[in-house]
Amino acid sequence: MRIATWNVNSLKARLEKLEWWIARAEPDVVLLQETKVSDDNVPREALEKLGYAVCHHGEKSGRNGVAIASRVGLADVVTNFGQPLAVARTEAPDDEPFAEARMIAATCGDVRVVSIYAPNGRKLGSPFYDAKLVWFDRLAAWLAREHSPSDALLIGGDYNVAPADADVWDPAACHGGTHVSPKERAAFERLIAWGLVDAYRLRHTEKERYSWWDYRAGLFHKNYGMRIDHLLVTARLGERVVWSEIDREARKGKPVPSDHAPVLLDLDAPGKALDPGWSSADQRIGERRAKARK
DNA sequence: ATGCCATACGTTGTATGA
Repeated sequence: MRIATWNVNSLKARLEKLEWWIARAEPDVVLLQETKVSDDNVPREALEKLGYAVCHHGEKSGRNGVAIASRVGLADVVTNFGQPLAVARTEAPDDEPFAEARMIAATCGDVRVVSIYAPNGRKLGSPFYDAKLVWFDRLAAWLAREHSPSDALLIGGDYNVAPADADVWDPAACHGGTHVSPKERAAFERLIAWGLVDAYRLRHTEKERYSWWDYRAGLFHKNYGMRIDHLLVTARLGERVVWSEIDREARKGKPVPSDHAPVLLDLDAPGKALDPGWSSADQRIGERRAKARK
């Protein structure tokens, strides 16, 4: 079974690219983030036509939004940690600072999957940064309450955290910012300590393998990015992971790509062969930069 | 070479992203 996660940066704007990518990668389950549509405006028919059932958790505002598309079953959907989404910030409980659609879970085949979109944090010490940490607290509490490390559980999505210095293009430049701060990394490590493992790192040890690159300043072409999209799995699933990749090809070309690339894994047996585009040319970019630093 | 910011909302700009 192939499971993928992709922050598509608008499901509407990315629909054609998503259809192309589904044909390319043939995933059984796709976790989506930043759909930026309300529940009423999800392009369900297009995905159903490809054989996928869809569940979605969005906002009327057209911000955030998470979804799961599956061609191996879709059952027992839970949104927003099992609580109703507060309709306005003023109505949000203390543990839900901004009432945003950032979590949806479902059972697909024999795996419980969770699609998450962690808050950005904006700036260290800002209310948005504090809210990001509170959101990770909620995730950890929900996990402890509803699940056991012995479950066949996968939590995938845009964590907005680069777990290690090897996951950012320049640690010196990145330190002092969000995504790499000790508190954010501790929030990520807390999930690991509970009983999850980074599926990409089960199969890859390379540095400079990113899942997000800013649209601006040609940063993608210089491979200045961060690895912030992750598939975390329990040990029970980890031992079934036979392949994992970040599909850098999906960040290229026309129509306009998302600023994130999909992250994939195969359970039990390899899926469709896929060259993820970490070409020798990209290797040379890394080597040139390493030289320039010396 | 893969190519130099994009999305929604709404109106000719503003908020947001990471």
